[in-house]
Amino acid sequence: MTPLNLSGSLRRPGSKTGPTKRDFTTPMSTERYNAPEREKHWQHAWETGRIFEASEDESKPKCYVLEMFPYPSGRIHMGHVRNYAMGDVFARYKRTKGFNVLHPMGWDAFGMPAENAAMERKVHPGKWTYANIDTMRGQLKSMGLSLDWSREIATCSPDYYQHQQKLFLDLLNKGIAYRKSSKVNWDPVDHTVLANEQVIDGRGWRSGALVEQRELTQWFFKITDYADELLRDLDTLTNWPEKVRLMQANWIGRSEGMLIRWALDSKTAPKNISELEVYTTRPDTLFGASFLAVAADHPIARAASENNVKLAEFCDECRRMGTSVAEIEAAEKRGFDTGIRATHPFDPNWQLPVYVANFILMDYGTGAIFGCPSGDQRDMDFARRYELPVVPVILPPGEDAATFALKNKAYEDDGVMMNSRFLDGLSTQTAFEEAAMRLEEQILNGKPQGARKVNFRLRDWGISRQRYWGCPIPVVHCADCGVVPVAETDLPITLPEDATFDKPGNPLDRHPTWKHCPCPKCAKPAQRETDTMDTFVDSSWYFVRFTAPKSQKPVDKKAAQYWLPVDQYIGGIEHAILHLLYSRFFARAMSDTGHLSFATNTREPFAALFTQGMVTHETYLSQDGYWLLPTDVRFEGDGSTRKAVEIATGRPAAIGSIEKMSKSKKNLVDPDDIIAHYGADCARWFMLSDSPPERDVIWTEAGVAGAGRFIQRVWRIVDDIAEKYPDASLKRPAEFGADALEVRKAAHRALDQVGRSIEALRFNVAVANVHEFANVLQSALGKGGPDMAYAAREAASFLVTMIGPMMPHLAEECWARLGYNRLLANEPWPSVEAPLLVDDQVTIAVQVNGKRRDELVISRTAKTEDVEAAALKLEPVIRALEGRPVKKVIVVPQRIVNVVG
RNA sequence: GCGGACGUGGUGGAACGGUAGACACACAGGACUUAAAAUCCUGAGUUCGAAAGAGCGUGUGGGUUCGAGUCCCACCGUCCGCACCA
Repeated sequence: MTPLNLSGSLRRPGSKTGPTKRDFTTPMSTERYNAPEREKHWQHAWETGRIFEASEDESKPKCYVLEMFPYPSGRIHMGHVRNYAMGDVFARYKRTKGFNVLHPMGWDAFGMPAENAAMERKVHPGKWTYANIDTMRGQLKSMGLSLDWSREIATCSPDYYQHQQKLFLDLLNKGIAYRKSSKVNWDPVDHTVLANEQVIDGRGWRSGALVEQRELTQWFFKITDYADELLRDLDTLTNWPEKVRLMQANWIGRSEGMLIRWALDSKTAPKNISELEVYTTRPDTLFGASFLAVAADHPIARAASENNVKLAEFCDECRRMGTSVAEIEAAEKRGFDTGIRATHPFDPNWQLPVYVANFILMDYGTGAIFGCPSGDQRDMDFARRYELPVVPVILPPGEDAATFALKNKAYEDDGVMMNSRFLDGLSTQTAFEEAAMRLEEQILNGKPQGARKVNFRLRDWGISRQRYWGCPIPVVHCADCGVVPVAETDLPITLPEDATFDKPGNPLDRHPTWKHCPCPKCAKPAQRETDTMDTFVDSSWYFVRFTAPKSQKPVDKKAAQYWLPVDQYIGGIEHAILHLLYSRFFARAMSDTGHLSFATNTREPFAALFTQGMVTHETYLSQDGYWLLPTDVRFEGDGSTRKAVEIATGRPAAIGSIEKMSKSKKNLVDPDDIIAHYGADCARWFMLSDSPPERDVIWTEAGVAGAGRFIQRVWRIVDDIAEKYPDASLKRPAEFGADALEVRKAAHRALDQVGRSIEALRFNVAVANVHEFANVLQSALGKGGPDMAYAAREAASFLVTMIGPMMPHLAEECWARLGYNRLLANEPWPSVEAPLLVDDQVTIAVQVNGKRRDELVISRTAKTEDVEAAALKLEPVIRALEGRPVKKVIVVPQRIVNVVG
């Protein structure tokens, strides 16, 4: 191992720079801690020591800590700083607790921005991406993260995506990847298809363009085959935020219902169509049915349109209806009577009209419903508009059947069945079962008329993208053989270097030679698939690849079994559905194709998830209406008189709302500037302070400056102690005086609290614990006798240990200053002496009728009667009782006394 | 519309049902300094009071409890997710 240069501390015992006589009660001039300079030193020491490189060490418990890897957009931003600071605190802390920690980093390196850059600046997407990676790697290194850089991966490298192509071939072979023609979301700006998850409010998640519907043949992953498992296993993710689990559950959208086939009256039905299948979750309300409705694209609608011009027009109108929220909300519930009549399943003499309705979705259920106006608001609105019957079938609890009536508000909850013949008097649930049972037994056209069916809202994941900068889909289209997978020996299918980006459309498709190849099966001329994979595929298994990033196979199963699942995953809430659902699916699909098996009884990739809040900042608007960078303004006054002035013009600028840092609002702070000025530790410390990690944090200059002051303060405290008590190998005295004991108690208590806080990812509380301890330690300095030497050095080393995960450079510097010629990064978290955590004397509050009147200092082990007696003697208690007799005294040992009188 | 989260000083926020406001930022006063910065000390929820002390205080209104920021119900407000899902 390379010898470490640990002698770089600012000061050493015997250094000439400080005064020889120290008085700890008065301030003294101390050399300031030069963060930017010392941080480089320690980063170098860690790197040459290769101490963050992980290997499968069976002698220790493993801990896989992962933060969502960044897209190499060019520069890191404050959101990255916060995310990676949090992950690093946890990773470093776990190291001190004896875990074998894997903490890797890589690049989500495929994607549109690189292609946009190619179009705008005529740089190849690969060149642009790798240049960005180099810049950002340097920035991340300057943060002093405990990352294993030997495992770095970039998804745009064939070293990575060739394995993804192998995974694809196996998914294809297993039927999990398949091709179908369907309506897809088309992003007219990015010229590509989007998955449902990637359409937000009717717009593309990246481009913001209004998404159009197009009919295209595309590649899909059969995530719906896993819908049930993905939903069910959410319950096992007890260390995930409740919110994320709920969002995924809603997105998967499981509903239990029935498929019911309705016989169509042959006199009215289109040729060769004798029945209509609907999906319903409420077979119990069948007697409240007053119409059936189908989507405009439903085969019955199409058939009926053939000789009905008006109906055809109506269907066209429905198809043209926009997909944006505004349009959907504005659209009224409208329908068109096809003239077709259907027979009620429980009454051959009851016929219902079949409408085409604009609110029925072809791709949910069967694209057809029966409408029960009394039990569904949407059906109610429709019925009122077309004057269809409204028959109440559910009597709400507490209502009288004789008087119960519905106006224009449907009753959608449970109750007791009414107007429902054989179902009358049953509960909603029993009626469901009864109706379902009868429909299952009833035969229509040789088959049971009803079948129970679980339905999901989740759709299959469309992964085809008509773009260049993505993982090529390894198949060939042959005129004779159809879709033929590329032979594994021919992988990787790499992207051509000489693509052009001067016009919109798919550069792979228009490349003169790339797509031409012989058919792998028959060797005749054929064409490669020119679509590439959605970049979310890349990020769906990168955490697996990190466990053996240089493996010749996609996954080294032994390494994956050792490391997976990820013990703590940290990232943004914005991936609650997309990335986190896809990754959960992929873990299962990879295990079903034999690539992955977990050591424990789970198929979940991320055992614990934490979603951190965003970084926000004030916004500044110039008089001319353009946004200003924080560095473009200076401030005058404070509090309510605080005003911003545009530096360049000297004119006042408006201080706007606090918002997420964004390029468009220019409320940005560059991490490089902060690190160069205050140091990485300062940026990290501030990011961890004050705001709970799951909430947004407001970046303020004052806050950073405060963090910077605290760094100097820690340095001074440690420096003072090292100066006064330079002996690093002191023996523990047998006895401690009161002052030393107090310091020791504070130190052990703080160590305990900080450890617990970090363990629970409550970094703001950990920071407060450290502050509190620093206050105690500082005010205790200078007191005490010879026993203080040990206590103070112990306290100082505890202080250094507990800031270690959060401000690792400062901690190393302090550690060296204390004279330990070792890297703190390799030191264990000290063990707490439990007896020091409990006090002999406790202060307990004394209440009278629940109101605090005084407090009592009493032995921790005092008997209840003694506590009660002492409390009743207190003068404020007697006064508060105002002579009333004491009815009862509640004593909670070591906590509180409540006198009831 | 449906689902969910959250409402605590000037600010960010602490608080196993048990002394609300820890800790920090900002502020004010003082010490040091020729001065500033830095540092150190002190103060501070609010009302009344010179003080001791007392009243009121965790969005609003109820409830459970010896005791509620915390649990339950209703309402108001803010934010987030989904959105014709049958």
